[in-house]
Amino acid sequence: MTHSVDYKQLLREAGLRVTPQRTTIVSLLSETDDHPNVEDLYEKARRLDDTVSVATVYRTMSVLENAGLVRKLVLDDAPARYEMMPHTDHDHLVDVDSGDLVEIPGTEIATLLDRVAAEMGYELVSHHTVIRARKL
Amino acid sequence: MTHSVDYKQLLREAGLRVTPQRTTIVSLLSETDDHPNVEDLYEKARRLDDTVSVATVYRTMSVLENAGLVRKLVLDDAPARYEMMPHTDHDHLVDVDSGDLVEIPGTEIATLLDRVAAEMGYELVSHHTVIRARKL
DNA sequence: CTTGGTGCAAATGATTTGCAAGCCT
DNA sequence: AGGCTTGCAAATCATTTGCACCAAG
Repeated sequence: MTHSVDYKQLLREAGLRVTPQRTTIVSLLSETDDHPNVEDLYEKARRLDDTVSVATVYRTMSVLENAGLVRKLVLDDAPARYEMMPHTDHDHLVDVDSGDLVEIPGTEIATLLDRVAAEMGYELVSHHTVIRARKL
Repeated sequence: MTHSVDYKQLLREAGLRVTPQRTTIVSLLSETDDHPNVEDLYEKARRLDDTVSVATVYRTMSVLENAGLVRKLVLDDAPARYEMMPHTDHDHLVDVDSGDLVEIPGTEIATLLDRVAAEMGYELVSHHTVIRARKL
């Protein structure tokens, strides 16, 4: 049942209008384990539907982010990258040699940060950790 | 002995040329506990030396960052902010209501991340955690 | 039908760069 | 002297927006 209908439902359930462009973009983002930027998405989308414009990709990402369906990753310089909102909380590790972006699973970090925020008199809303590292 | 000479020495010891513009910028950045962006620095610098240009502020920040004297903070959207390279390792907390940027002291987070990276087969090079939170 | 979405191109905002002139070492 | 640094303005890059048209509910 991995079918385009799934993505349409995803949009519908989020209270968003279902358009072919949005469906295409959501399906691309759902089916990759990369963390593509707008240009990546635009090029891939273009191959499936040559009417898609960059402006729409930008607008769609913004709409999806506000709806809580995707997460925007802003790493130093470089254009923003995106991932479908993870159901399992995770952070990121950048391989400084290859530039690869790897996900760090687990709630260990979140648990610590929760406590750290509390100790500073704050309630944690969200967090993001980026580790730059090199393969051993 | 908090004197402009200190900042000149800082530059000299880093192997950089000492210019009035750089001295001004380093002193401004050293004496604030804000995390100013280029525009902030440009305006402040202007008041002390009206020959400073934005281009120079950008170029200086880049040079200082490469020399390891300052840290560049890229938070979602919004222009990059800067701080003198901290001798004590710390992360950041953004107050989602006020926009304030607070430093999170301590090595607790670093220790955990070191271990996490190792468990994934990586050697940690650097890390940065940003917590978005709300006052309790 | 009516509201919201889209493509296109122009506009914006942040940062970078080419060039001629000036300053640091 | 000779190379690095600067100011200025133009250029570049990522992202946003105005507008006329089209499509989803």
